[in-house]
Order: sequence, then structure tokens, then C-alpha cells
Amino acid sequence: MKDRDSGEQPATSRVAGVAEVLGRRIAEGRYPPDSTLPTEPELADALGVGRNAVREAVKMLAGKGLLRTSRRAGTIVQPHAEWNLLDPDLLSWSLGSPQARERLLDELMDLRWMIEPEVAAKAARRATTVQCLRMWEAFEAMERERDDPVASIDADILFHRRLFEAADSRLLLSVFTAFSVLLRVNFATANEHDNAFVSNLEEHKAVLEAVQRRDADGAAAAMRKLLTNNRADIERVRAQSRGEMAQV
Amino acid sequence: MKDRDSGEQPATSRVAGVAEVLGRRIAEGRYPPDSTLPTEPELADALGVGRNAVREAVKMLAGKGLLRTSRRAGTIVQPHAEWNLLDPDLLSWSLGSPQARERLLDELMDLRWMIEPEVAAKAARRATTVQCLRMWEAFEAMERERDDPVASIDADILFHRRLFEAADSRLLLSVFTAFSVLLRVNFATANEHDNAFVSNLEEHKAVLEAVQRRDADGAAAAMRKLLTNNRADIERVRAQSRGEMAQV
DNA sequence: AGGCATTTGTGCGTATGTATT
DNA sequence: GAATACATACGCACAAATGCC
Repeated sequence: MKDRDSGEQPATSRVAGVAEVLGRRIAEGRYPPDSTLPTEPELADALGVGRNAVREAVKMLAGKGLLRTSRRAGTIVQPHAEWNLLDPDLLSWSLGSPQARERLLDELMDLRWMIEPEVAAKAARRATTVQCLRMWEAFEAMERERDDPVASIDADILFHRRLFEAADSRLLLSVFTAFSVLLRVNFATANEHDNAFVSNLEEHKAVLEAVQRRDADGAAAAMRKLLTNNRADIERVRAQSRGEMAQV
Repeated sequence: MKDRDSGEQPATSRVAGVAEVLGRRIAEGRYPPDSTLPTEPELADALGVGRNAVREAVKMLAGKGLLRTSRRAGTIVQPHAEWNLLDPDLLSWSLGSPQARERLLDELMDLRWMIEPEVAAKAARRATTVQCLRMWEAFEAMERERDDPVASIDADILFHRRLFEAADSRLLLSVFTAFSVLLRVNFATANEHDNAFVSNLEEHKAVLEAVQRRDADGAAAAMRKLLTNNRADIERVRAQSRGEMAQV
């Protein structure tokens, strides 16, 4: 959404657009914590929408912990600690600045190391046959779409999601959906490294086979191997891009 | 907030109240997924508020993934998969039904086992002296308030939060705030077991000391011990309450 | 300490889009 | 396929509260 729309029909709803604009500005620090936003009428005018749209967008952001409103004082940006970073919207808005992006990817990696091996083990213990089937479907999609960057990443994410579903925990599944947007960036980065996807496929297959033979420890180990290689790919790509930066 | 307020001043803001009422109803299944809510004027009338309050509350809930609005079709409840269960508000609304409560506590336990030992290790590696001090403060509050059920639990939660803060990951901190509402229920249950709190204090102290001497493995081990005993306390309380149920 | 300017809160009338008939 | 009814989307006007002078 532009700062001022000029007659084009809204592909997305108005409040969603306003929420995204404000959310991005807050995430990138243009409105820093403890500062007050422009007044609602000002924002409405600046964005070319009615005040109600602004109010509803503000309420959405307040629900995500980004804002707090009080009379007379205005709309105040909350400190970072109050933000619900596990909200997919907020997460995607936060990926704007490159340094925040890099840091979030590191933190994602830590979180994956804590959770995914255990999830694989859990899946090995509890997966139903139909859940195994669904995971094989996702794996086959990864193989089939290996040359399409977007589709292969979609399939990859779907694979991990199915694994979480097999672990049979709504809480864990919510954690996954929260960081799946980060996962997409992670995969996109890792796949810049050539040949990464081939070994990646092997590792996914190993996890899946361990799950199917109900080998919890084996599934966890296979997942750790997958994560190790993923981390290595990321490191390699980063080193490479830093090298290119230095050349220029 | 009652279904109809009768003149008392709003302790909480109006839209927050409406959002909570609707959120609870959705969480407890009174408005099941794919069903449509009553129309905005109906809701506004039924709740004794203006349409704008309803609209802003709906936008809040939509931001949490519970609702989707479209013209003419009305306000539709999203399927569970779309819900952002890691939102603290939604989590607390979901604790209404006892079976959901028990299941969420089990899932919380699994998640803690995956995350907290690693967080303790991370804290041991990265905690600054002032962060250590903050953790000691929280620990001392636990000791001081050991006879006050509410205050001791607050201090306990604060202790764990400070540990997460020391681990220095915004992502992990968000995970913590998400499940801290579950943690409260967990602690409240565990403390029904007499004498639980005494050993609990010892275990917290052990974690803290390991962190302070930068012993990552020791901190993780101490945290695992803490979690083991916490799980045992929960099990004991559950067995006890089931026994009482059987007696009656 | 008290009035006042300013900002969010609240409620309703109108516009717009969409599924149904 | 076009008219129509219905529900959300939108914008304005007024109320209330609260920080500042």
C-alpha cells in the first residue's frame, strides 16, 4: 500500500494495509519504543483513509503487543519485550532490516536445534500411517520440484509442518506456524549454495525413514544432521556474500 | 465484562472487554470454526456497546487469526489451524475447558523440556553481571514470598523470564511470554503438593549458581532436575485429585 | 490547583460490495 | 443475468478523559 492511494481498488483490505504500513514502520524503528505516533486524524489524512480504518489497524497492532493507547497521551509504541514476535505478521515485518534479519535467522537456528530433533522423535513415536503418508507426499513434492526454487521451498516447509503435525501437539504446531515465515527465508538463503538441495533431500529422507520405523532416537539424530548441514550451508552463503561485499 | 454492563466504570477498555468475551466464546467452541458470528449491530446491541467497539474487537481477533471478515458473508470463525495459539490472550482464553487445560499443560511440559535446559545453558554463556543480579533478585523474592501463593508464583515466573532475558534471544523471549500464562497454571497446580516449594527453591538456586559460574552444562543439568521434580509434583497432584474424584 | 487544549473513545448514518433469487 | 437485500466498510460528529500550562 502506498502512502496515498490514487484510485486503484484495494487488493487487500484497507485496515490490513494501514496495519502493515504502521507495523513495518514500528518494526524498522521509524517509530521507536516509547514514542507516540502521529494523532489518528493526522495518520488518517496522511494515509488517505478514514479515521476508523486507522483506529482498527491500531487495535490490531495493539493486539500484537506493538502499541498501547491512552487518552490525551496518544498512541504509544510498546518496548520490544512486549511484542509478540511469534505473530507471523510481525515476524515478516521485522525481516525488513538486514541486521534484524540476520539476527532472527540465528535465533531461529537455535530454536530449531532445541525443538526439531525432539519433534522428530515425538513424531516417530506417535505418527499414524496416514500422517506418514502425508509426509511422504511432501517429500516427493520436494524431489519433484527440486528445480523450482519457490515450489521446492514450499514443499520443504510443508514437510516440516507435517512432521510437527505428526508430533501431535497444538502448542508445537503453533510454534511452527510462527516461525515458518522465518524458515522460508532460511531455506531461500541456504539454497543459494549450489548442490545444497541434493544432500538436503537425502537428509529429509533419512528423517522420514526413521520416523516410519518408529526409531525415535534415529529420527532425532537424522534431524540433527539435517540441521548441521543447513547451518553449514547458511554459513557458506554468508561467507561468500561477505567476500563479494569486500571485493566491491 | 458482563454481557451487559450496568453503569460501572470500565476497569478495562471497552474493546478489550468485547474482544475477551468474543474470544472466550470462540475458544470454548460456542462459535465453532466456519460458523458466522451474529451481525455487528446485533452484537453491539447484545453487548450494550456501539458498533465501533465491536468492529475494533473483531479486528483484534482477526489479527490473532481467530476471525475473518468479508462483506455480505459476515464475520467467520477461522479453523483452528489459523489461530495463533502463542498469543498470550488466546492462550488464556483457551484455558476455559478442563480437558483443554490438562492437554495444554502436558504440551507445555514437553516444550519446557526442549527449551529451558538449553536456555539455561545459553544464559550461562551470555549472562551479564546485571542480568545475574536481576535473577538473584527474583530468586530472593521467591524465598521471601514463599508463604504467599500468588506472590511466590509471580516471583517464580519472573525468575524464568529473567533467565530467558539472559539468554539474549528475542525469539525465545517471545516464546516465554507466550507460555508464561500456562506456566502460571502449571505452578499453581504443582504448589498444591505440600513441601514442593522447598525443594523447588533449592533447584532454582542450583540453576542460578551454575549460570553465575558460567557452567553451561551444569545449568542445563540443574534445569532438567528442576523440570523432573516439577513434573513429579504435577503427577502427584493429579493422582491425588483423581483419587478424591473416585472417592466421591 | 484548576481550567483548557488535545487526543482517544464512542455511536450512528451512509457507501459499497456480494451472494441470492 | 439483473435486481435486490444484507452485512461489512467507511467517515463524520460528539463525548470523555487527561496531561499541560
